[in-house]
Amino acid sequence: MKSELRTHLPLSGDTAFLLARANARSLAAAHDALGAHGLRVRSYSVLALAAAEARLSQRDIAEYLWLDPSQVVSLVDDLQQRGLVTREPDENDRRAKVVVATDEGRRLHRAAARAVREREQETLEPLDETDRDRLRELLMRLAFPL
Amino acid sequence: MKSELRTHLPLSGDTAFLLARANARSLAAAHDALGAHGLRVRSYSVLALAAAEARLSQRDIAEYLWLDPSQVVSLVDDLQQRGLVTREPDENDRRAKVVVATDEGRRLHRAAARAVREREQETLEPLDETDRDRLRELLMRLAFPL
DNA sequence: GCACATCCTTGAGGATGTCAACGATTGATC
DNA sequence: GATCAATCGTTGACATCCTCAAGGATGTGC
Repeated sequence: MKSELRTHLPLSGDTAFLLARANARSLAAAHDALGAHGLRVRSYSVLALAAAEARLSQRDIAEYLWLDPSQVVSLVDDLQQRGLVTREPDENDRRAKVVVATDEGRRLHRAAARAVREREQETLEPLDETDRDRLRELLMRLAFPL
Repeated sequence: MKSELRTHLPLSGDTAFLLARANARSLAAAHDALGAHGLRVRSYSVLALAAAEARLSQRDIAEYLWLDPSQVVSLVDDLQQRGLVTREPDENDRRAKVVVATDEGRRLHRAAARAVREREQETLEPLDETDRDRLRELLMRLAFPL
């Protein structure tokens, strides 16, 4: 990068811009780590939610991952065809379908999560442990306000 | 959001996920604020860099915004057709083209930047001024490591 | 001069985002 | 308990965006 840029970074006052750029770096690292496991960031995220305890519906997943419900359909379609998740009927609402990871899905998720976390260390390398905790806490309040 | 989710958020240990979700909220707000000015987040970012002092080439812009150079081509094409930026030859490198905002481009940028910042306040509402500074500082180190 | 890298550009193909509809089901209101 | 609006999953259409590979023009190292 040009040296005069280093001393006077345009847009660096915009939290939105810094967020976007930090996210881009993080995304690239995750994408890289997931390739070997046959997952993309999106499908990994859905798989992770399916492997969670919460028994989320597709609608829940869409809201949680900030996606359109129709995108979740094709993501779950793909994971289901690969035997990684199943659609189970919601006992309380027969319109909804709960997405649950299969045993194989859980295994893949564990392996992929390990790879993502290892790679994440590189992205977070500029921050020490205290700063990382602080960042997580601040981002949590932004990501889940109220 | 389901109450049991609030108490045990999946993926909330992943800084990458929190970053992505916070960024999604921020992007949505910016997109919303920019619509009235006929800009998208991407074109606004390019315009902002063109309005900066640094006289960046398209390659610089691509790197700075984490975009493929070919995306910058069409973004600049669009802004140029609308009379907001011009492509000037780089005196030191005749391959490169410096993207510079026109007077009209600068005016639009100022108005759009104001709208973005106002809207950003809503996104940042969960954080007080000290936290915002702290967040910006942490993100800066992630976004521009070294 | 020659080989190789870099910058902009074009184009193609796939992924993603957005939106409007639809059947099935639910919840609220009368 | 009948009706009407809202919600959930799904499909399809369309625009945007990402990624990659090529090519002409220019720069850099030898």
